[in-house]
Amino acid sequence: MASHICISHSFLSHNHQSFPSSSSSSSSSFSLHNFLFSNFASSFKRFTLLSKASLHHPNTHAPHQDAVSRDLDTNSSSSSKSRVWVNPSSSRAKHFRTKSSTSRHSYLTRLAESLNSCTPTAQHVSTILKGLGDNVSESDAVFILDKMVNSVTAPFVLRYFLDKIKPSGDTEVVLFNITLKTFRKSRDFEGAEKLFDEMIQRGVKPDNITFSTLINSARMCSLPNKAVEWFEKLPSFGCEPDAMLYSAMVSAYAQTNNVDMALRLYDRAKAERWSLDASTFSSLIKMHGVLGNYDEGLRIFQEMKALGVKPSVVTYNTLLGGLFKARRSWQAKNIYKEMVTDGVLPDFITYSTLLRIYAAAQYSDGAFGVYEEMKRHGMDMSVDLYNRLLAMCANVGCIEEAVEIFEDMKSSGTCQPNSLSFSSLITVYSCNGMVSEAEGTLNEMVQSGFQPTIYVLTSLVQCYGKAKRTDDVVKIFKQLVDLHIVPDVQFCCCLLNVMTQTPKEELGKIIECIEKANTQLGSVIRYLVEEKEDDGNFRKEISELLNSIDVKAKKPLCNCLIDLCVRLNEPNRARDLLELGLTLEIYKNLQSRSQNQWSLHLKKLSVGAAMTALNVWINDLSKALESGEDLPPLLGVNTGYGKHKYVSDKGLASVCESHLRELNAPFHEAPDKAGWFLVTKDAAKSWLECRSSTESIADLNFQVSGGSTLAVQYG
DNA sequence: CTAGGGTTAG
Repeated sequence: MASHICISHSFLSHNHQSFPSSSSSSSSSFSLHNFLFSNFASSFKRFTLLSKASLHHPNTHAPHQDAVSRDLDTNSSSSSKSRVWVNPSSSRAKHFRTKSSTSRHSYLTRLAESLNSCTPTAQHVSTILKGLGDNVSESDAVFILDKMVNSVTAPFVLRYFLDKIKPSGDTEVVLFNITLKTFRKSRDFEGAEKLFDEMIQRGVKPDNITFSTLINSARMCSLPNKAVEWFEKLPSFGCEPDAMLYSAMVSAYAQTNNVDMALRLYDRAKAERWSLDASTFSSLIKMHGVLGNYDEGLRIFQEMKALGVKPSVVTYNTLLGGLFKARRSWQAKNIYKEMVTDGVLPDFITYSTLLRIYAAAQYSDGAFGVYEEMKRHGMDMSVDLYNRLLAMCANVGCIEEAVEIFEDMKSSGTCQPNSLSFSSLITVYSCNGMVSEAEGTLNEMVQSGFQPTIYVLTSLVQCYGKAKRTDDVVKIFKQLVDLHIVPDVQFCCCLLNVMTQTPKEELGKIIECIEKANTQLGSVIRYLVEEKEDDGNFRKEISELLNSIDVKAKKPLCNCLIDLCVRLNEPNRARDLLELGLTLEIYKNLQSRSQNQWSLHLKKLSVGAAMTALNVWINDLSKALESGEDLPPLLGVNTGYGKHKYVSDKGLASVCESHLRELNAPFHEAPDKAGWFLVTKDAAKSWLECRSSTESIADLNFQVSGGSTLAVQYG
C-alpha cells in the first residue's frame, strides 16, 4: 500500500514557508488536504490581525485584504522545502488529520466572524470572501452561512455564494434555509419573511425545513400567531407537515393558548406515534398552567412519563411555575422530590420558583432551606428573591433570619437592598416593638438615598404604638403629612390598631390623626369612643365608608373596628359590625353545617372579630338546641395554624383556646388536624345546657387589653 | 463540529 499522508515540514516546524503545489501529485487525497490546511494554519495569526485592523480602518481595507488573499491563496504559494510521510493508519496521522480539519474550521469560522462584523454591503462581503478563491465549495458555503449571526449581512453572503457556486435547485434551498436561521438567531422575523419572498422570486421551492425554521423563528420572536399563519400556508407550497412541524405547532398553539388546536395536534402526534420531546410537553403543561388548569397540566405530565419521555428540568420548572400561579404550595415539595429522585438537576429557575412558592405560602423552613441550597450552589440571589424572603420574615415574625438575610444581601456584591428591603426589615422590627432597631434601619434607609414610604411609616406607627409611645405615633403622622403622602386605609387601620393598645386618656391624640387622615372614619370613631347612641347614622356612615374603599382594605378595616369595639367594651356593637360585614360579604362562610359536623371558620379574622364570631356561634348553637334541633356528632372551630405573628402575638389558635377555657367549653385541640378545636355532640350538649342556665356573657375585653396586637391585615 | 428544537419564573 503506497498510501501515505504527506505532511509539510513547514507545518511541523512552524516554518512559515509554504509547501509546493506540486504535492498534489501525491496519490493520496489526504496529502492535498493536509497541505491546504497547513497553509491556512500558518497564516491564521496574520489574517486575524489584519481583519481586525480593517474593522478599525475601513479605508485601508482593500490593501490589507489583498495581503490576506495572497496568503490564503493556496495555489500561488509554491516554494518547496521538505516533507514527511506518515502512515495514514498511525495515531500520528490521526493527530494531524484532526488538527488540520480543526484548522480549516477555524479559518472558515474566522471568515464568518469577519462577515458578522463587517459593513453589510455586497462589496465588503465579497472582499472578505475573495479569500476563498473562485471555486467555492458547497460545504464551505454551508459552513460559513451556518456560523453567521448577523442577519443584515447574511443575505449578501448568500447572494455571493449563489453567484459563485451556481448551485442546483437542491443546493439553493439548503443555502436559503441556513440563511433563514440567521434571522431566527437575531430575532428578526420580518427579515425572515423577506428572505422567504426572495426565495420564491428566485424560483426556489421551499421545503419543510424552510417552514420549520420560519415557524420556530416566529415562536422565538413571540409571534405565535405568525407561526400559525405560516403553518396554514404550508399546503399551498405543496408541503405536507411532518413530525417535527407538528411538534413545533403543538408548542405554537399552546403559546397562543389555543387549547383545542394544541390538543388536537397532540392527539394526532400520539395516534401517528410521532415522538414528541420534553419541550413540547412542557409547552402543553405551561398552556394549562397559564389558563389556571394545573391538574390538566399534571395529567399531561403523567401521560408524558407513560409515553416514556423523560421530563427535563424545564418540564419540572413549568410544573412548579403552575403551582406558584395556582397558589398550591403544598404540592411543590412532592414535585421537587420527584425531580430529584428522577435524577434531574435543579437549576436557578427551579430554586427561585420554589423559593417564591414557599415564601408566598409563608412556609419559612422551606424557603430558608431553598435559600441555603442556592447559596451552597453559588447561585446569585436577585433583589426580588431577597425581598420575598424578607417580606416573609416580616409576615411570619422571623427576626434573626431577617437580619441575617439583610446582611447577606448587603455583602452579596451582586445586589443591594432597595426601598422594599428596608421596608420589610423595618416591619420585622416594628411588629416586635423593637424601636431602636426600627429607627436605626430607617436611618440607614434614608442614608442609602431612599425616602420613607407609606409602608415604612405604617410600620413605625405600629412600632411606637406597641411601645406605647403615643407622641411618637403622632410624630410619624406629621412626617407623613410633611412628605405629602396621602394616608391610605391600611395606615388608618394601623392607627385604629394602636388605639386598642393606648390608654384611654391618650386616645384623643390618635383620634385627631384619624380625623385628619379620613374624615368619614373619624366620624365613625367618635360614635364608638363617645358611646353615642346609634340613631341609625352610625350604621349608615359605616356602610358608606366600607362601600367606598378598595375591596382589599374592607376586611382589615372591619377587623380593626370590631377590635376597637371589643376594646371599648361594646360587644353589641362588635356584633353589629360583624353582622354588617357578613351582609356586605366582607366576611364569608364563617359558619358551615354538614351532616357530620358543624363548623366555625375563624381564619383571617382579627382576634376581636374571631371572638365575636365565636360568641355568636355559641349563641346560635344554644338557639338551635332550644328550638329542638339535633346537633351533629361533631362540632369544630377552625382557627388555622398559621404562625402569623403579624396578626397576633399569640396566634389566633392560642387566643381561641384560652377563650374557650374561660368559657369552660369542652373543646379540645384536634391531635391530627392542626388549627382545629373539636367537641363531640354529647359534651357540647351538656355544656350548652348548663351554660344557658347561668346566662353568663363573657367579657371579651381581657383578650385585647393585655397589649397584644390585634389583626391588621395588609392586602 | 456541515440544512430543522427550544422550551421554564417575575
